[in-house]
Amino acid sequence: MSENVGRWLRDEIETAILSNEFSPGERLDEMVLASRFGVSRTPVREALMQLDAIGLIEIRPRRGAVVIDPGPHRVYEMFEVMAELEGLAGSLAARRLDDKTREAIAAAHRRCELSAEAGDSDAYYYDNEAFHKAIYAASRSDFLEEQCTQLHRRLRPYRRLQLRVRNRLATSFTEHCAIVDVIFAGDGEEARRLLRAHVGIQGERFSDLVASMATR
Amino acid sequence: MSENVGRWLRDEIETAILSNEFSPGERLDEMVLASRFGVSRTPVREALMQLDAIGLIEIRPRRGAVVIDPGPHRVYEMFEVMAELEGLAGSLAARRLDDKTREAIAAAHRRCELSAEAGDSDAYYYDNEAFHKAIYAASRSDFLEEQCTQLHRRLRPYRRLQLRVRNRLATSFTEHCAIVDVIFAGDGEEARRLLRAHVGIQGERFSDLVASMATR
DNA sequence: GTCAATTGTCTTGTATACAAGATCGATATT
DNA sequence: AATATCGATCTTGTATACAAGACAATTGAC
Repeated sequence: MSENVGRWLRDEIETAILSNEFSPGERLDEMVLASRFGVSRTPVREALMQLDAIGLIEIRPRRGAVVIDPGPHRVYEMFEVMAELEGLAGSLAARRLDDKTREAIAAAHRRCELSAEAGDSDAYYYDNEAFHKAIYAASRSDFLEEQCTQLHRRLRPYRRLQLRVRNRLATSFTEHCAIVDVIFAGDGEEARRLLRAHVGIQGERFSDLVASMATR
Repeated sequence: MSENVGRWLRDEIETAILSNEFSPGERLDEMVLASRFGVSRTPVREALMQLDAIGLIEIRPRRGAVVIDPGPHRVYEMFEVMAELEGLAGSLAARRLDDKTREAIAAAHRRCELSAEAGDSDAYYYDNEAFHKAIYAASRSDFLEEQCTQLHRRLRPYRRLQLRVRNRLATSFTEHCAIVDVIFAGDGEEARRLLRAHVGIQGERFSDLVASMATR
């Protein structure tokens, strides 16, 4: 629990939104939230203002806050940008790799291998996240790492859905192997290309996404 | 003036920060801001929470808000990400161009030409911004356009400084010409490459940036 | 004379009170 | 019966009050 209630509430509500406890389009009543968390309206409002600034909710004047519904097309656009940023992170990582970041990537990759072999979709979900974060960190660009982490958080629910589709888990791990190889080989441009392809949504994977979004 | 005071204040304070009226590291006193804008502390706090969420200021618990000082290295990282996003915008624009967006880019480009020929650095600054925004819009990706616009805003003061360095104005316009050509030719990959080079800071331009930041 | 501790003031964090606008329902009129 | 208008209630927006922590200054001791 963070030091001030406002920030704690922000994280709490953000998590609730990203875990789909508050559905897109749902209205967020300040009083309800306040009594639910046992605080007054003031810190709730501060948390909501922050979420509005981040773009997770929309506060329409005098009409309250609603959870933003990105919609399939916008989610696609977000993946498109994510792919680009991850590509940059990968290319920088390949060029700036050192012993520590190399070992961090290798360790996360090994954990992914275990989860993938076990066919444990939930475990792979977490290990996959750690793998990508290791690459962000290896880029040695604090700003890029922050941007990637933030966007990754917002896309978290959809990434999770994607892992459920047929064979995605094995495919994903195979792609990871190639990515690790080229990063360790120091080939920045190839790392960029592979990560862009790995993260991006192309072809029939878009309809998979739409389908899984409809049924969640 | 926006509908609610909080949002209005956010824009007001954000502008003040980005125009360097509030310097990096400066402490922002809630009461001072409240009386300056003739409101109570509540909307001021809400504005500050939003700016904290965006990353423009930092609110340390019980110790108040200070304007974040990115520092040369972080500004460089921001330009690096900006270059990547603009590259994506350019490549999408090249592929998705239609009559309306094509004309918008052409018009902005013509205004840049006039300012460049006149040697009017201030006018070129504005026209250049419009030119880049026309490309964001032509990408037809709302999310990407928002991300680009937001980052562009934060880098605004530094871009302005960059235009002051020797010959940058003429060089910039020359690069614009090439960019327009490849976008209009529909060459997405070349547009990406040229825009990345145009926006990114490489080699001696980094020391130019550091130098201009020190003397502002 | 210098360093540390304590007190006082200032600022932030949270709660509550009050005002203004929006939504929803009821009633009246066509 | 349907629609429009008026009003009541509920929610948000802003202000103010109060509490608690941080910083600074002054005083005392070594």
